[in-house]
Amino acid sequence: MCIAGGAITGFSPEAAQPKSPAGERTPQRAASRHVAAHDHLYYEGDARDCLYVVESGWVKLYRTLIDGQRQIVGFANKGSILGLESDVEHSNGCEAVTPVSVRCIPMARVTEICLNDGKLANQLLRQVGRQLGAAQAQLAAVGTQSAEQKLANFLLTICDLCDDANDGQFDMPMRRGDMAEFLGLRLETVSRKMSEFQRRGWIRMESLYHCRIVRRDILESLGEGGTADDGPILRAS
Amino acid sequence: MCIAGGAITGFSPEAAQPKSPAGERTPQRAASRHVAAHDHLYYEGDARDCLYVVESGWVKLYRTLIDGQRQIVGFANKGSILGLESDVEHSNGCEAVTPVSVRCIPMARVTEICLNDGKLANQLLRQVGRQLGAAQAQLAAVGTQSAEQKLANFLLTICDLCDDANDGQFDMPMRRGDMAEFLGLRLETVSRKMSEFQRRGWIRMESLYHCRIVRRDILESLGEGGTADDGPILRAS
DNA sequence: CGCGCGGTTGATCAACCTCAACCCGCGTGG
DNA sequence: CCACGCGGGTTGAGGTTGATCAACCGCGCG
Repeated sequence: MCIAGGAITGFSPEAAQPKSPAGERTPQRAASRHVAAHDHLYYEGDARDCLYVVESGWVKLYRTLIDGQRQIVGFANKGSILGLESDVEHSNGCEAVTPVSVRCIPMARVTEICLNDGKLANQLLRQVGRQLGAAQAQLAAVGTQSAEQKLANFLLTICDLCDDANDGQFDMPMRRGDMAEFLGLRLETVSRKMSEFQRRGWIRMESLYHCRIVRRDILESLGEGGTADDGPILRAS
Repeated sequence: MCIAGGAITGFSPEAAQPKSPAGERTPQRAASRHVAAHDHLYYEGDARDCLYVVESGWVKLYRTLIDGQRQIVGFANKGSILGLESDVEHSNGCEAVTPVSVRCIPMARVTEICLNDGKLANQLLRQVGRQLGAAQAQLAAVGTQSAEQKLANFLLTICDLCDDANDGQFDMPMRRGDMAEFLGLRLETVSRKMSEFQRRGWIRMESLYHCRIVRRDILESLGEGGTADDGPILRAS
């Protein structure tokens, strides 16, 4: 789902001189940074002078194509490392979906890690590997699945990723448009399908950003491409 | 385009005991392996006991979804490293498109590299990063572009990747179906669009698997989302 | 010769997009 | 206080793209 889990440990706060990467919000001393919801952590094309480890909150990573279309290539929360896909410039933009705090790791320190701390380097390599796998999985989903399948799988993934409240209820902090850009759909389509899922009783939206999965079984079969056997449409229009 | 270029150097033939990973074609002594076109290098779910570096030929990497649909997540040729996205099992299948030769690097050696050779570890990390970036780019393409854009960009990318014959002619060893599975289309759609490109004079198929780009400018503008100004349709039906 | 594989082409159809109206909650300013 | 606008979401009508189903072609091969 391109929603890479898998925390990485070992980047202790020590070391990592602030280094103040060009502008805005110089970190205190422990190279940590907070950004408000809908603010950018960095833009496409910005110099990549450090990697970030998400400590709390959700961010979205996206690309803008030449014609202005956008694709969200991943959401990330606690434990994810940001910036590994880039070389000297960030090839993704990164925007906070919720309030977010991240730890900065100057690139100099990263190469230093590779040179000296093999254990950590190996761990880092596995993290990128996981991200690559996640990206490929999402590619497969976007390339082959129907709107219904995409949405069903998306809801299930987000649900499973929110370790809090695990009885099928969860916060889904992204907007409809974000989901659409992630799934390769239009926001109207997402909205329609969400409504449909709810009408049929598969899910229940307690609020716009809080969802409860009622019929996980059906969503799962739907996500796998099975037909949902056209369960009853509650209060059919 | 998920067609990761960027050769990696430094994996010299020495070391790397054959180790003969379960069955078929035990490599000579220098941990090198040859596979015929349309044979598999490995399948989804196979144990990942080594990484491979492509020495010559083209392979395709794909995933199969639960409902049997397939998505090609990347093509790879000379210099690419295969298997980095996986953990203990290969999460992609890998099939030779043309005859292929690869060099095997036992996983033990990979971790050893991380522990001892920081220089190489760093290089490895960058390779995965590139692959991740490529996967994200492809995700963006599949998620947002029209069939026409996808195909135009695809042709251009393949062309640029074939360092041989660089005057717009190139071998395109994959089948129509492969392109379709890569671009998130159906093979009929690919076929139709290819025919259309040719009718309009943008490209010329010398043979089924050899293409010459005639109007690179138009393909480029098309790929960026611009309309091709509806150039003349040669021999309109 | 017949068959199978890969590709092309045509007709039809449905999924999804597009455009547009509308709703609701909220913050702002008169 | 209310009017207003705005952002985000929902819903509807209609159009287009690309999928589906099916026929057909050319070629290589047993």
